[in-house]
Amino acid sequence: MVRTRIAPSPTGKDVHVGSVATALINYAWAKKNKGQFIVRIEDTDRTRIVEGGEAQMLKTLKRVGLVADESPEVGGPYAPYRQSERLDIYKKYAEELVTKGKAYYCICTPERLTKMREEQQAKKQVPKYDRLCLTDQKKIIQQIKEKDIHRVVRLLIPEGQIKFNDAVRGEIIIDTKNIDDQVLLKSDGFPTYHLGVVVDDYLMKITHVIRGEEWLPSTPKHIILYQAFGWELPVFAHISLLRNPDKSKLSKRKNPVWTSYYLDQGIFPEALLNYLALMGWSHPEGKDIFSLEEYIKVFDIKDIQKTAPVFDPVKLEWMNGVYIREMKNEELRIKIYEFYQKKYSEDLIEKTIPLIKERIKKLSDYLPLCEFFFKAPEKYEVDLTSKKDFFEKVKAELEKVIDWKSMIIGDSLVNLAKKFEIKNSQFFADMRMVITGKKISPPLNESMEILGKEECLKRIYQLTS
RNA sequence: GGCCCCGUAGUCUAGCGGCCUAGGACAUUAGCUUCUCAUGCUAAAGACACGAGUCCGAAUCUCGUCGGGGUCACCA
Repeated sequence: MVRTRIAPSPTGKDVHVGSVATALINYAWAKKNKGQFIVRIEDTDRTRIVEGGEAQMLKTLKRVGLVADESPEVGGPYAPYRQSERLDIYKKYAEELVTKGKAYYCICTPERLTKMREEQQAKKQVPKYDRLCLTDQKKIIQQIKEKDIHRVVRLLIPEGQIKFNDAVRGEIIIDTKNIDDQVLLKSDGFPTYHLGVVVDDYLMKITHVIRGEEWLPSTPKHIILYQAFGWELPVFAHISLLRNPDKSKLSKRKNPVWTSYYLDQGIFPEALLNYLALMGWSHPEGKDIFSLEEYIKVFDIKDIQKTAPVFDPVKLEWMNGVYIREMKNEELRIKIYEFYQKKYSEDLIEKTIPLIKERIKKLSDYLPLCEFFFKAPEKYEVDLTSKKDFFEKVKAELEKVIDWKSMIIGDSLVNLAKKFEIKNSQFFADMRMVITGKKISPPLNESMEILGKEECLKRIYQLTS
C-alpha cells in the first residue's frame, strides 16, 4: 500500500505554487498505486502562524483538485491530522528516546546558545551545540523534577556516516559530524518539525516521503530518529525547488507565489496542474497538454529530473489559452459567467464566445476585451471628434441596412468605404473605435451583429451628437 | 565559510556510449491567412559551462575547475 502526504505549515496566507507542485506528485503517486494521499497540518510554530492560513490552504488544495483521502477536515484512521492536537504523542516519543539514551534534556538558555554560536563562528567552526547539558543529565533530570524549569529535548547524534538512497537523487552520504544535536521538543511542549514529521509519518504509515529539496540536508537527522526508534524507513524523494527567473528559490518577494493569485485571474486548475507537472518531468511521448488522469497513468518517480526549474508564468498562460480553445463553448460560457459573479448576461456571453475563444488566455482577459458588449464606450482610445460629420453620413447609410447580419454588415461597410473613398483598413479602424472605443477588439462585423442595429446606430449617434 | 544537490538555447525539456547535422514546447523574429488583435500554418535564429581523461567513438562514463542553488534555529 502506498501512502503519501503533504505537510503544509500555516505560516503563509495560502498554498505556495511550489507546494502544489509537490502535492501533485504526492497525489499522483498515491493514486497511481491505488493508495492514499494525506494532508497533515504542521502547525507547531505558534509564533509564525498566519490567521486563516490553514483554512485557505485546505480550500485552495480542493479548488485545485487535489483532494485528500485523509485530512483535518475529512478525518481518517490516524486522526488528528493537525500536529497541534497531537502534543501528547510527541512528548511520549521524546521521552522514550531520552530513556533509551538516544536523546537528552537541555536547559541551556537561548542567550547562552547564541553566545556559543557567535564564538564558534568567530573561530570559523560549524555552529553546533556543545553538549554541555549532556555531561550531567542526572542532575538536570533531578532539577526538572524538582521544579518545572524550561527545557528542551535534543537528539543525540551518533558518530559515523548516514547513507541513504533518495528516489530521485540516488545515494546520499553525509558525515554526522556536520549535524547538530537537533532540538526535538521545544520548551513550549511543541515538537520541532523533525520530531513531528518522523513520528507522524511513522504513525500514519506514510510509505513515500516526497518533499522539497530543501529538506535533503536534514534527512539524515530524520533517519537517525527512525533508527533510534527502531522503525523502518520510508522511501525518500527530494524534488527540486521551483525557482525565480534569477534562479533563487521561488519567493513572494520576487514573484506571485500564492496559488489563488493564479486561480483568481482565471487560470484553470487543470492548466496549472498540467504546467506544474512539466516542472522537472516530461511526458514520455513528449506531450505538453494532458489531463491529470493521464498524468497519473504515465507518471513515475524515477523520471523526475534533478535540476531546479524556473517557474514561467508566460508558458502557464499559453497553456491556459490552449485549455480555453479546447473547451466546449457552453462550458466556457459558464466559466466566464461564474468568473464574473454572474454580473453579465449569460445569453450575451454565449454569443461572444466564438469571437473571443481564440483571443483570451485566461478568464480575466474577457472583460477588457468584451466590456463594450455590455455598455457603450465612455471614452475612445483615439479621438474622433474631427470625424463627426463623416459619421453622420455613415449612420444615414447604415440605417438602410435591413437584414442586420455580420455578412451583410461587412458588405455594407466595404461598400461605404468605397463610396467615401477611404481605405478599408482605416474605415474599419474608425468604425471599431466608434462601436468599441478601442483599437483592438473582436471581429467588428460579428460584434456589430451581436450588439444589434439599434445599439450600433445609437453609439454612432452618441459620437455625433 | 562547512556540508549537500545541480549544470543541454532566454525558459521548460528529450537524450542513458554510435540512430545527434543535438529533437520538441514557450518566448523571440519573419512570412502567409486577415477589418484590428488573436488563432492557425510555414520558416528562421538560438544550447551540450570549461578542461583533462577513458574509449575506435562522449551531451551521455571518470576526475578537476568554474558557475548556480539549497542548508546550517527552541522556523518549517
